[in-house]
Amino acid sequence: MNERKPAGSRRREIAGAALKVIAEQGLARFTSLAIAREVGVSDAALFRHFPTKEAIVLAAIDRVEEILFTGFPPRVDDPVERLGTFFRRRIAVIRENPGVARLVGSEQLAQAAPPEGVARVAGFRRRSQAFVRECLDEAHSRGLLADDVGPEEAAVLVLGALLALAHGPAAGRPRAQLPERVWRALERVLRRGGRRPATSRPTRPRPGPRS
Amino acid sequence: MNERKPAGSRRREIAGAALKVIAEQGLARFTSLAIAREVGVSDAALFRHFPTKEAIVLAAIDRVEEILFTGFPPRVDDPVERLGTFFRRRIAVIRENPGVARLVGSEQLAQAAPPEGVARVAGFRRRSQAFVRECLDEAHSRGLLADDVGPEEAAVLVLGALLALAHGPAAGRPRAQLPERVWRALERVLRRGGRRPATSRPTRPRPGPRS
DNA sequence: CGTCTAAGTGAGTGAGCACTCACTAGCAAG
DNA sequence: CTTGCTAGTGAGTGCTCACTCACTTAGACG
Repeated sequence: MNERKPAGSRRREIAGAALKVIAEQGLARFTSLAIAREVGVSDAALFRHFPTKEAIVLAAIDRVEEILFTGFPPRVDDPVERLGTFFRRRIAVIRENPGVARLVGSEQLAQAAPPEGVARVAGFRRRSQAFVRECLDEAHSRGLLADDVGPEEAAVLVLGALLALAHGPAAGRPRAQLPERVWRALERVLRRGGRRPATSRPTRPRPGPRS
Repeated sequence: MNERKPAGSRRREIAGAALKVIAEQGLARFTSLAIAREVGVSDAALFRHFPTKEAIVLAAIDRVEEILFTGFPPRVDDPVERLGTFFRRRIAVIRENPGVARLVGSEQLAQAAPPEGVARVAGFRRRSQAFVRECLDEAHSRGLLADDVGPEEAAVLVLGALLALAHGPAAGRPRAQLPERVWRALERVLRRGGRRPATSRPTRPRPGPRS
Protein backbone atom coordinates (compact mmCIF):
# COMPACT_ATOMS: atom_id res chain seq x y z
CA MET A 1 0.00 0.00 0.00
CA ASN A 2 1.17 3.49 -0.63
CA GLU A 3 2.03 6.26 1.76
CA ARG A 4 -1.03 7.69 3.45
CA LYS A 5 -1.67 11.39 3.43
CA PRO A 6 -4.27 13.57 5.16
CA ALA A 7 -7.31 14.26 3.04
CA GLY A 8 -6.85 17.98 2.44
CA SER A 9 -3.34 17.68 1.10
CA ARG A 10 -4.27 14.76 -1.15
CA ARG A 11 -7.13 16.72 -2.61
CA ARG A 12 -4.83 19.54 -3.63
CA GLU A 13 -2.30 17.06 -4.92
CA ILE A 14 -4.91 15.34 -7.06
CA ALA A 15 -6.21 18.61 -8.46
CA GLY A 16 -2.68 19.62 -9.37
CA ALA A 17 -1.99 16.27 -10.98
CA ALA A 18 -5.17 16.58 -13.03
CA LEU A 19 -4.06 19.98 -14.25
CA LYS A 20 -0.64 18.63 -15.13
CA VAL A 21 -2.00 15.66 -17.04
CA ILE A 22 -4.54 17.65 -19.01
CA ALA A 23 -1.97 20.31 -19.82
CA GLU A 24 0.86 17.98 -20.78
CA GLN A 25 -0.89 15.01 -22.31
CA GLY A 26 -4.09 16.51 -23.62
CA LEU A 27 -7.69 15.56 -23.23
CA ALA A 28 -7.39 12.21 -24.92
CA ARG A 29 -5.04 10.91 -22.24
CA PHE A 30 -6.80 12.62 -19.39
CA THR A 31 -8.09 9.50 -17.61
CA SER A 32 -8.50 8.73 -13.95
CA LEU A 33 -5.70 6.20 -14.29
CA ALA A 34 -3.37 8.87 -15.63
CA ILE A 35 -4.19 11.22 -12.78
CA ALA A 36 -3.69 8.43 -10.27
CA ARG A 37 -0.32 7.45 -11.71
CA GLU A 38 0.77 11.08 -11.60
CA VAL A 39 -0.08 11.16 -7.90
CA GLY A 40 1.36 7.71 -7.30
CA VAL A 41 -1.76 5.92 -6.09
CA SER A 42 -4.32 3.58 -7.61
CA ASP A 43 -7.23 5.05 -9.52
CA ALA A 44 -9.68 3.83 -6.93
CA ALA A 45 -7.99 6.03 -4.35
CA LEU A 46 -9.02 9.15 -6.25
CA PHE A 47 -12.64 8.42 -5.49
CA ARG A 48 -11.98 8.51 -1.75
CA HIS A 49 -11.34 12.23 -2.20
CA PHE A 50 -13.65 13.19 -5.01
CA PRO A 51 -17.07 11.80 -5.86
CA THR A 52 -16.50 11.93 -9.63
CA LYS A 53 -13.87 12.82 -12.16
CA GLU A 54 -15.85 15.97 -12.94
CA ALA A 55 -15.37 17.08 -9.35
CA ILE A 56 -11.64 16.70 -9.87
CA VAL A 57 -11.86 18.92 -12.92
CA LEU A 58 -13.72 21.53 -10.89
CA ALA A 59 -10.98 21.49 -8.28
CA ALA A 60 -8.42 21.90 -11.05
CA ILE A 61 -10.38 24.92 -12.25
CA ASP A 62 -10.12 26.37 -8.76
CA ARG A 63 -6.38 25.98 -9.01
CA VAL A 64 -6.35 27.73 -12.38
CA GLU A 65 -8.28 30.65 -10.96
CA GLU A 66 -5.80 30.91 -8.13
CA ILE A 67 -2.91 30.89 -10.59
CA LEU A 68 -4.43 33.41 -12.98
CA PHE A 69 -5.93 35.90 -10.59
CA THR A 70 -3.64 36.30 -7.60
CA GLY A 71 -2.87 39.97 -7.17
CA PHE A 72 -5.54 40.91 -9.64
CA PRO A 73 -6.36 43.58 -10.54
CA PRO A 74 -3.04 45.36 -10.12
CA ARG A 75 -3.38 48.58 -8.16
CA VAL A 76 -1.59 51.12 -10.27
CA ASP A 77 -2.89 54.57 -10.87
CA ASP A 78 -2.06 55.23 -14.49
CA PRO A 79 -4.41 53.00 -16.48
CA VAL A 80 -1.93 52.29 -19.23
CA GLU A 81 0.75 51.36 -16.76
CA ARG A 82 -1.81 49.24 -14.91
CA LEU A 83 -2.49 47.44 -18.15
CA GLY A 84 1.23 46.95 -18.62
CA THR A 85 1.56 45.41 -15.20
CA PHE A 86 -1.28 43.04 -16.02
CA PHE A 87 0.31 42.20 -19.35
CA ARG A 88 3.68 41.37 -17.84
CA ARG A 89 2.17 39.35 -15.03
CA ARG A 90 0.11 37.30 -17.40
CA ILE A 91 3.16 36.60 -19.49
CA ALA A 92 5.05 35.54 -16.37
CA VAL A 93 2.22 33.28 -15.29
CA ILE A 94 2.12 31.65 -18.68
CA ARG A 95 5.86 31.14 -18.63
CA GLU A 96 5.82 29.62 -15.17
CA ASN A 97 2.78 27.45 -15.70
CA PRO A 98 3.05 26.22 -19.22
CA GLY A 99 -0.20 24.64 -20.22
CA VAL A 100 -2.46 26.79 -18.10
CA ALA A 101 -2.75 29.32 -20.88
CA ARG A 102 -3.38 26.66 -23.43
CA LEU A 103 -6.07 25.29 -21.16
CA VAL A 104 -7.98 28.50 -20.77
CA GLY A 105 -7.32 29.66 -24.29
CA SER A 106 -8.28 26.50 -26.03
CA GLU A 107 -11.49 24.81 -25.12
CA GLN A 108 -9.83 21.79 -23.54
CA LEU A 109 -10.92 22.32 -19.98
CA ALA A 110 -14.41 23.07 -21.16
CA GLN A 111 -14.55 19.68 -22.87
CA ALA A 112 -13.77 17.83 -19.66
CA ALA A 113 -15.80 19.96 -17.28
CA PRO A 114 -19.47 19.92 -16.34
CA PRO A 115 -21.46 22.98 -17.47
CA GLU A 116 -20.74 24.75 -14.21
CA GLY A 117 -17.03 24.48 -14.89
CA VAL A 118 -17.42 25.64 -18.47
CA ALA A 119 -19.19 28.74 -17.20
CA ARG A 120 -16.44 29.45 -14.71
CA VAL A 121 -13.70 29.18 -17.31
CA ALA A 122 -15.66 31.46 -19.62
CA GLY A 123 -15.88 33.82 -16.67
CA PHE A 124 -12.08 33.88 -16.37
CA ARG A 125 -11.82 35.01 -19.95
CA ARG A 126 -14.52 37.62 -19.54
CA ARG A 127 -12.88 38.94 -16.41
CA SER A 128 -9.56 39.43 -18.14
CA GLN A 129 -11.18 41.02 -21.16
CA ALA A 130 -13.28 43.33 -19.02
CA PHE A 131 -10.19 44.45 -17.14
CA VAL A 132 -8.39 45.32 -20.34
CA ARG A 133 -11.42 47.20 -21.60
CA GLU A 134 -11.75 49.14 -18.37
CA CYS A 135 -8.13 50.21 -18.40
CA LEU A 136 -8.45 51.40 -21.94
CA ASP A 137 -11.78 53.14 -21.41
CA GLU A 138 -10.35 54.95 -18.44
CA ALA A 139 -7.25 55.90 -20.38
CA HIS A 140 -9.47 57.12 -23.19
CA SER A 141 -11.67 59.25 -21.00
CA ARG A 142 -8.62 60.70 -19.27
CA GLY A 143 -7.27 61.65 -22.66
CA LEU A 144 -4.25 59.38 -22.40
CA LEU A 145 -4.91 57.36 -25.53
CA ALA A 146 -3.62 58.29 -28.92
CA ASP A 147 -6.64 59.54 -30.79
CA ASP A 148 -6.25 57.38 -33.84
CA VAL A 149 -6.86 54.16 -31.89
CA GLY A 150 -10.23 53.66 -30.24
CA PRO A 151 -10.38 51.74 -26.97
CA GLU A 152 -12.23 48.89 -28.62
CA GLU A 153 -9.57 48.32 -31.25
CA ALA A 154 -6.88 48.79 -28.64
CA ALA A 155 -8.43 46.05 -26.52
CA VAL A 156 -8.26 43.65 -29.46
CA LEU A 157 -4.60 44.49 -29.97
CA VAL A 158 -3.69 43.97 -26.32
CA LEU A 159 -5.68 40.77 -25.83
CA GLY A 160 -4.48 39.48 -29.17
CA ALA A 161 -0.84 40.07 -28.34
CA LEU A 162 -1.36 38.17 -25.12
CA LEU A 163 -2.98 35.29 -27.00
CA ALA A 164 -0.27 35.22 -29.64
CA LEU A 165 2.50 35.18 -27.07
CA ALA A 166 0.72 32.50 -25.05
CA HIS A 167 0.16 30.22 -28.02
CA GLY A 168 3.62 30.69 -29.38
CA PRO A 169 6.30 28.07 -28.84
CA ALA A 170 7.60 27.88 -25.29
CA ALA A 171 9.88 30.77 -26.18
CA GLY A 172 13.43 29.65 -26.68
CA ARG A 173 16.15 31.75 -25.11
CA PRO A 174 16.82 34.22 -27.91
CA ARG A 175 13.15 35.27 -27.92
CA ALA A 176 12.90 35.64 -24.17
CA GLN A 177 12.53 39.41 -24.25
CA LEU A 178 10.00 39.39 -27.05
CA PRO A 179 7.00 39.90 -24.73
CA GLU A 180 8.68 42.92 -23.19
CA ARG A 181 9.39 44.40 -26.59
CA VAL A 182 5.83 43.72 -27.66
CA TRP A 183 4.43 45.51 -24.67
CA ARG A 184 6.71 48.49 -25.24
CA ALA A 185 5.57 48.65 -28.84
CA LEU A 186 1.97 48.47 -27.68
CA GLU A 187 2.48 51.22 -25.16
CA ARG A 188 4.08 53.50 -27.73
CA VAL A 189 1.20 52.81 -30.05
CA LEU A 190 -1.50 53.37 -27.48
CA ARG A 191 -0.27 56.36 -25.56
CA ARG A 192 -1.00 59.82 -26.82
CA GLY A 193 2.32 61.22 -27.87
CA GLY A 194 3.94 57.89 -27.15
CA ARG A 195 5.65 57.91 -30.50
CA ARG A 196 8.25 60.51 -29.78
CA PRO A 197 11.72 59.02 -30.21
CA ALA A 198 11.97 55.74 -28.37
CA THR A 199 13.97 57.25 -25.51
CA SER A 200 11.03 59.27 -24.14
CA ARG A 201 10.02 57.57 -20.93
CA PRO A 202 9.52 53.87 -21.35
CA THR A 203 7.71 51.72 -18.86
CA ARG A 204 9.34 51.23 -15.50
CA PRO A 205 10.93 47.78 -15.45
CA ARG A 206 9.25 47.03 -12.07
CA PRO A 207 11.45 44.26 -10.66
CA GLY A 208 9.25 44.64 -7.70
CA PRO A 209 6.51 43.46 -5.47
CA ARG A 210 4.05 40.79 -6.44
CA SER A 211 1.09 42.09 -4.57
CA MET B 1 -31.56 1.08 -46.24
CA ASN B 2 -30.45 4.55 -47.00
CA GLU B 3 -29.83 6.25 -50.29
CA ARG B 4 -26.68 5.00 -51.94
CA LYS B 5 -24.04 7.38 -53.13
CA PRO B 6 -20.86 6.95 -55.17
CA ALA B 7 -17.79 6.51 -53.04
CA GLY B 8 -15.99 9.77 -53.82
CA SER B 9 -18.88 11.99 -52.91
CA ARG B 10 -19.58 10.08 -49.71
CA ARG B 11 -15.98 10.46 -48.65
CA ARG B 12 -16.18 14.22 -48.96
CA GLU B 13 -19.51 14.24 -47.22
CA ILE B 14 -18.14 12.26 -44.30
CA ALA B 15 -15.09 14.47 -43.96
CA GLY B 16 -17.32 17.52 -43.92
CA ALA B 17 -19.64 15.97 -41.36
CA ALA B 18 -16.66 15.16 -39.14
CA LEU B 19 -15.53 18.76 -39.34
CA LYS B 20 -19.00 19.95 -38.48
CA VAL B 21 -19.38 17.66 -35.50
CA ILE B 22 -15.98 18.42 -34.07
CA ALA B 23 -16.50 22.14 -34.52
CA GLU B 24 -20.06 22.31 -33.20
CA GLN B 25 -20.13 19.65 -30.53
CA GLY B 26 -16.53 19.46 -29.44
CA LEU B 27 -14.16 16.58 -29.00
CA ALA B 28 -16.15 14.84 -26.31
CA ARG B 29 -19.09 14.25 -28.67
CA PHE B 30 -16.93 13.52 -31.68
CA THR B 31 -17.82 9.85 -32.10
CA SER B 32 -18.27 7.74 -35.19
CA LEU B 33 -21.96 7.54 -34.37
CA ALA B 34 -22.24 11.33 -34.30
CA ILE B 35 -20.51 11.61 -37.68
CA ALA B 36 -22.74 8.91 -39.10
CA ARG B 37 -25.92 10.56 -37.87
CA GLU B 38 -24.76 13.86 -39.36
CA VAL B 39 -24.37 12.14 -42.72
CA GLY B 40 -27.56 10.15 -42.29
CA VAL B 41 -26.17 6.64 -42.39
CA SER B 42 -25.23 4.00 -39.85
CA ASP B 43 -21.84 4.13 -38.20
CA ALA B 44 -20.79 0.91 -39.87
CA ALA B 45 -21.18 2.61 -43.24
CA LEU B 46 -18.36 5.03 -42.43
CA PHE B 47 -15.91 2.16 -42.43
CA ARG B 48 -16.77 1.29 -46.02
CA HIS B 49 -15.13 4.58 -46.95
CA PHE B 50 -12.41 5.02 -44.36
CA PRO B 51 -10.32 2.35 -42.67
CA THR B 52 -10.33 4.11 -39.29
CA LYS B 53 -11.73 7.16 -37.57
CA GLU B 54 -8.26 8.67 -37.68
CA ALA B 55 -8.37 8.51 -41.45
CA ILE B 56 -11.60 10.50 -41.33
CA VAL B 57 -9.86 13.12 -39.22
CA LEU B 58 -7.06 13.32 -41.78
CA ALA B 59 -9.59 13.89 -44.53
CA ALA B 60 -11.18 16.62 -42.42
CA ILE B 61 -7.76 18.22 -42.10
CA ASP B 62 -7.50 18.22 -45.90
CA ARG B 63 -10.76 20.10 -45.99
CA VAL B 64 -9.47 22.63 -43.46
CA GLU B 65 -6.39 23.23 -45.56
CA GLU B 66 -8.57 23.82 -48.59
CA ILE B 67 -10.70 26.29 -46.64
CA LEU B 68 -7.80 28.18 -45.10
CA PHE B 69 -5.43 28.38 -48.03
CA THR B 70 -7.40 28.93 -51.20
CA GLY B 71 -6.07 31.99 -52.95
CA PHE B 72 -3.05 32.07 -50.68
CA PRO B 73 -0.82 33.92 -50.66
CA PRO B 74 -2.57 37.00 -52.04
CA ARG B 75 -0.71 38.55 -54.96
CA VAL B 76 -0.55 42.21 -54.05
CA ASP B 77 2.53 44.29 -54.54
CA ASP B 78 2.61 46.52 -51.48
CA PRO B 79 3.50 44.19 -48.59
CA VAL B 80 1.36 45.99 -46.05
CA GLU B 81 -1.63 45.95 -48.35
CA ARG B 82 -0.91 42.26 -49.04
CA LEU B 83 -1.00 41.65 -45.34
CA GLY B 84 -4.29 43.52 -45.13
CA THR B 85 -5.79 41.36 -47.84
CA PHE B 86 -4.69 38.27 -45.94
CA PHE B 87 -6.11 39.68 -42.71
CA ARG B 88 -9.50 40.42 -44.23
CA ARG B 89 -9.69 37.08 -45.99
CA ARG B 90 -8.89 35.20 -42.84
CA ILE B 91 -11.58 37.11 -40.98
CA ALA B 92 -14.04 36.29 -43.75
CA VAL B 93 -13.10 32.62 -43.68
CA ILE B 94 -13.57 32.50 -39.94
CA ARG B 95 -16.93 34.19 -40.22
CA GLU B 96 -18.11 31.83 -42.93
CA ASN B 97 -16.78 28.67 -41.36
CA PRO B 98 -17.34 29.09 -37.70
CA GLY B 99 -15.43 26.45 -35.87
CA VAL B 100 -12.58 26.10 -38.31
CA ALA B 101 -10.64 28.80 -36.52
CA ARG B 102 -11.36 27.29 -33.18
CA LEU B 103 -10.14 23.98 -34.54
CA VAL B 104 -6.82 25.23 -35.76
CA GLY B 105 -6.32 27.69 -32.94
CA SER B 106 -7.22 25.41 -30.11
CA GLU B 107 -5.63 22.02 -29.94
CA GLN B 108 -8.86 20.14 -30.57
CA LEU B 109 -7.97 18.67 -33.92
CA ALA B 110 -4.60 17.67 -32.60
CA GLN B 111 -6.26 15.65 -29.87
CA ALA B 112 -8.24 13.61 -32.34
CA ALA B 113 -5.61 13.25 -35.03
CA PRO B 114 -2.73 10.84 -35.44
CA PRO B 115 0.74 12.42 -35.21
CA GLU B 116 0.82 12.96 -38.95
CA GLY B 117 -2.29 15.11 -38.68
CA VAL B 118 -0.96 17.05 -35.73
CA ALA B 119 2.11 17.90 -37.75
CA ARG B 120 0.00 19.08 -40.67
CA VAL B 121 -2.12 21.36 -38.50
CA ALA B 122 1.02 22.77 -36.92
CA GLY B 123 2.21 23.38 -40.47
CA PHE B 124 -0.90 25.44 -41.21
CA ARG B 125 -0.11 27.71 -38.31
CA ARG B 126 3.53 28.01 -39.29
CA ARG B 127 2.59 28.80 -42.85
CA SER B 128 0.33 31.66 -41.80
CA GLN B 129 2.87 33.00 -39.35
CA ALA B 130 5.65 32.81 -41.90
CA PHE B 131 3.54 34.74 -44.39
CA VAL B 132 2.90 37.51 -41.91
CA ARG B 133 6.58 37.67 -41.04
CA GLU B 134 7.58 37.82 -44.69
CA CYS B 135 5.20 40.66 -45.43
CA LEU B 136 6.51 42.62 -42.50
CA ASP B 137 10.17 41.88 -43.21
CA GLU B 138 9.68 43.00 -46.78
CA ALA B 139 7.89 46.14 -45.63
CA HIS B 140 10.68 46.79 -43.20
CA SER B 141 13.46 46.41 -45.72
CA ARG B 142 11.55 48.59 -48.17
CA GLY B 143 11.36 51.26 -45.49
CA LEU B 144 7.58 51.14 -45.29
CA LEU B 145 7.34 50.33 -41.59
CA ALA B 146 7.17 52.94 -38.88
CA ASP B 147 10.56 52.80 -37.24
CA ASP B 148 9.34 52.43 -33.68
CA VAL B 149 7.85 49.00 -34.35
CA GLY B 150 10.14 46.19 -35.35
CA PRO B 151 8.82 43.52 -37.72
CA GLU B 152 8.94 40.90 -35.00
CA GLU B 153 6.71 42.86 -32.64
CA ALA B 154 4.48 43.83 -35.53
CA ALA B 155 3.99 40.17 -36.39
CA VAL B 156 2.83 39.47 -32.85
CA LEU B 157 0.34 42.31 -33.07
CA VAL B 158 -1.10 41.18 -36.39
CA LEU B 159 -1.31 37.49 -35.53
CA GLY B 160 -2.66 38.33 -32.11
CA ALA B 161 -5.41 40.52 -33.49
CA LEU B 162 -6.40 37.69 -35.78
CA LEU B 163 -6.47 35.26 -32.87
CA ALA B 164 -8.44 37.63 -30.66
CA LEU B 165 -11.02 38.27 -33.36
CA ALA B 166 -11.29 34.57 -34.13
CA HIS B 167 -11.78 33.54 -30.54
CA GLY B 168 -14.23 36.29 -29.82
CA PRO B 169 -17.95 35.62 -29.74
CA ALA B 170 -19.50 35.02 -33.15
CA ALA B 171 -19.67 38.80 -33.51
CA GLY B 172 -23.15 40.15 -33.08
CA ARG B 173 -24.34 42.73 -35.58
CA PRO B 174 -23.17 45.92 -33.87
CA ARG B 175 -19.60 44.62 -33.79
CA ALA B 176 -19.62 43.44 -37.36
CA GLN B 177 -17.18 46.11 -38.53
CA LEU B 178 -14.82 45.63 -35.66
CA PRO B 179 -12.32 43.54 -37.64
CA GLU B 180 -12.17 46.22 -40.32
CA ARG B 181 -11.56 48.91 -37.74
CA VAL B 182 -8.91 46.78 -36.10
CA TRP B 183 -7.08 46.32 -39.35
CA ARG B 184 -7.23 50.02 -40.10
CA ALA B 185 -5.80 50.76 -36.67
CA LEU B 186 -3.05 48.21 -37.28
CA GLU B 187 -2.22 49.70 -40.64
CA ARG B 188 -1.97 53.21 -39.21
CA VAL B 189 0.27 51.88 -36.49
CA LEU B 190 2.53 49.89 -38.79
CA ARG B 191 2.98 52.18 -41.74
CA ARG B 192 5.65 54.81 -41.67
CA GLY B 193 3.83 58.12 -41.50
CA GLY B 194 0.53 56.31 -41.15
CA ARG B 195 -0.37 58.38 -38.15
CA ARG B 196 -0.96 61.71 -39.79
CA PRO B 197 -4.47 62.89 -38.86
CA ALA B 198 -6.90 60.09 -39.49
CA THR B 199 -8.05 61.63 -42.77
CA SER B 200 -4.69 61.24 -44.50
CA ARG B 201 -4.97 58.23 -46.73
CA PRO B 202 -6.58 55.31 -45.00
CA THR B 203 -6.82 51.87 -46.46
CA ARG B 204 -8.60 51.54 -49.70
CA PRO B 205 -12.00 50.02 -48.94
CA ARG B 206 -11.43 47.34 -51.59
CA PRO B 207 -14.98 46.18 -52.24
CA GLY B 208 -13.38 44.29 -54.96
CA PRO B 209 -12.04 41.20 -56.51
CA ARG B 210 -11.53 37.96 -54.65
CA SER B 211 -8.59 36.62 -56.55
C1' DC C 1 -34.48 -8.97 -67.57
C1' DG C 2 -30.53 -11.09 -64.94
C1' DT C 3 -25.91 -10.46 -62.92
C1' DC C 4 -22.37 -8.51 -60.27
C1' DT C 5 -20.36 -4.98 -57.51
C1' DA C 6 -20.18 -2.52 -53.60
C1' DA C 7 -22.85 0.76 -50.36
C1' DG C 8 -25.44 -0.05 -46.55
C1' DT C 9 -27.17 -2.49 -42.27
C1' DG C 10 -27.98 -4.71 -37.38
C1' DA C 11 -25.98 -7.30 -34.31
C1' DG C 12 -22.11 -8.19 -32.43
C1' DT C 13 -16.89 -7.90 -30.00
C1' DG C 14 -13.21 -6.48 -27.34
C1' DA C 15 -10.93 -2.58 -25.28
C1' DG C 16 -10.86 1.22 -22.25
C1' DC C 17 -13.19 3.98 -19.25
C1' DA C 18 -15.46 5.85 -14.72
C1' DC C 19 -16.73 4.17 -10.80
C1' DT C 20 -17.87 0.33 -6.82
C1' DC C 21 -16.94 -2.86 -3.23
C1' DA C 22 -15.10 -5.95 0.11
C1' DC C 23 -11.17 -5.84 2.22
C1' DT C 24 -6.32 -4.29 4.18
C1' DA C 25 -3.54 -1.60 6.92
C1' DG C 26 -1.42 2.86 8.67
C1' DC C 27 -2.06 5.95 12.27
C1' DA C 28 -4.16 8.46 16.48
C1' DA C 29 -6.26 8.26 20.89
C1' DG C 30 -7.54 5.82 25.08
C1' DC D 1 -1.76 -3.05 23.08
C1' DT D 2 -6.41 -2.45 21.43
C1' DT D 3 -9.81 -0.05 19.07
C1' DG D 4 -11.74 3.01 15.60
C1' DC D 5 -11.21 5.56 11.60
C1' DT D 6 -10.19 6.10 7.00
C1' DA D 7 -6.69 6.19 3.04
C1' DG D 8 -5.51 2.83 -0.01
C1' DT D 9 -6.07 -1.50 -2.88
C1' DG D 10 -7.28 -5.27 -6.54
C1' DA D 11 -10.77 -7.21 -8.64
C1' DG D 12 -14.70 -6.31 -10.50
C1' DT D 13 -19.19 -3.94 -13.25
C1' DG D 14 -21.54 -1.87 -16.62
C1' DC D 15 -21.18 1.43 -20.23
C1' DT D 16 -19.53 3.58 -24.50
C1' DC D 17 -16.83 3.45 -28.32
C1' DA D 18 -14.23 2.02 -32.60
C1' DC D 19 -14.49 -1.40 -35.49
C1' DT D 20 -16.09 -6.30 -37.69
C1' DC D 21 -18.98 -9.52 -40.02
C1' DA D 22 -22.56 -11.96 -42.34
C1' DC D 23 -25.91 -10.51 -44.87
C1' DT D 24 -29.10 -7.38 -47.85
C1' DT D 25 -30.10 -4.70 -51.68
C1' DA D 26 -29.48 -0.50 -54.85
C1' DG D 27 -28.28 0.26 -59.15
C1' DA D 28 -24.85 0.17 -63.26
C1' DC D 29 -24.22 -2.64 -67.21
C1' DG D 30 -24.80 -6.30 -70.71
